Amino acid sequence: MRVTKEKAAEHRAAIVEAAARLFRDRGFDGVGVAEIMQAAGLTHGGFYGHFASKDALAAEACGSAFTQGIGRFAARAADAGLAGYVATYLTAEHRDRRGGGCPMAAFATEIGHQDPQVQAAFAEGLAGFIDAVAARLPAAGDDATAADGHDDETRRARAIGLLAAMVGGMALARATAEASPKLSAEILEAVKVDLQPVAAS
Amino acid sequence: MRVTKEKAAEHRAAIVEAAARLFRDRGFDGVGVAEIMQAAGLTHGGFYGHFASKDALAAEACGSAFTQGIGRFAARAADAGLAGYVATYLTAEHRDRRGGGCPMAAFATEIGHQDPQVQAAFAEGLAGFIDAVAARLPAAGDDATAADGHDDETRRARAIGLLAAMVGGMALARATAEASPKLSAEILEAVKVDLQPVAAS
DNA sequence: TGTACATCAGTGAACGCGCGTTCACTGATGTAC
DNA sequence: TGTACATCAGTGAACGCGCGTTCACTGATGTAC
Repeated sequence: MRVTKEKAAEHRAAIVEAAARLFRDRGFDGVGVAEIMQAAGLTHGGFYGHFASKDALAAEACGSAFTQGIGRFAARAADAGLAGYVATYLTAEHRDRRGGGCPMAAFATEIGHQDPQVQAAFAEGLAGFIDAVAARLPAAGDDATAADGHDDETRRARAIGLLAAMVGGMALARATAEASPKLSAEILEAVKVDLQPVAAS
Repeated sequence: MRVTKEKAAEHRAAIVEAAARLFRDRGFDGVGVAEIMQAAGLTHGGFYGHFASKDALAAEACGSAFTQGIGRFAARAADAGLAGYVATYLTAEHRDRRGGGCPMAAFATEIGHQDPQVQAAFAEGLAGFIDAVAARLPAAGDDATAADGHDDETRRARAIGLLAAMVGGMALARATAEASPKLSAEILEAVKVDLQPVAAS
């Protein structure tokens, strides 16, 4: 049952989208090719017409999740500032919607076990995220915030420190969500409070 | 070939130790029962005489890794203070010795995919780690540091914030270690610098 | 424009492998007398 | 203490299942004339 080239491209995009969601939700090893294809409305046999391997899809899905995440960051930060983004990030809603959330908090500790092409996609995505956050921090030349401004190097370092705390906080909140909801909520709140001065600077 | 009760207990301990190392190194799903048993110097058939399931071992191995991690923290912090511990934590050596390192940075994002008993072991271990770190932060009544002292609630929150940043930083450094060693080193350094004032307070 | 045919996206069965788990068996341990 | 026997820790083959991947086939698409 051959389909239109246009339809085939839509199918491919649907596979990547389903994979980006399912992989974030349950991990790369927790979701099979057949389930992804089913979520995309297809059968598993056609998978290898679109991708060379599950790893190749994983790499693309990882990149797609980062593109989505960075886009959301830019939108939210433009709207509510860095502090607003941080406050939105460290919520129970984000914690409980893993499949649609931050790829760093979803993948961080398992990337090291994945294929090199997945690791490369993650590193590239992370580099882009750091750039986006650093660009939001006050620069040395900014008039309004000159006292708190930083040179580019310092901005990068502060962006990395901020992201690390957010990712670590979300990962730990998720890790404890089922066994100890109280601790999970405490983690979200503590990290949020801890980061408020940094995000507002 | 029955063995002494004492030998059997040693075997059990060896299995847990091997599992704690291998699971941290390659993830719960990345290591099989047979490989763990081989690492412990046994064959896989005897596994179920010691544990009800791979999940039961995973829970115990997770707990064991936390006990080891908290012990190391206490020793290092007593020796070099909180700042010394943080500086030791955020190193390339720790990053590259994943199997012997921090269970939080090894497991954080995959705990949510594991059996409830593994999640419970992780939550308990994390709670213990938070307590240990909080106890190292200056208290409100401390003479020498009265100006920086905190009540118990604030100390807990600061301990959580500190741990989240360390864990996130290590997880991201590991995730990028192979694809982008430069970025990985930058992350370690940035988070270390970022946390110095907190750890020294 | 219409028609015949080659192309190829998608289907579903099948393959091969690894892994968690089970089981019959072995032989040294530990115990009852 | 010595002996006979029951126990049981460990062995290695086997089972069953799921998963990544392959493949022969289908039938609609797209193209050559």
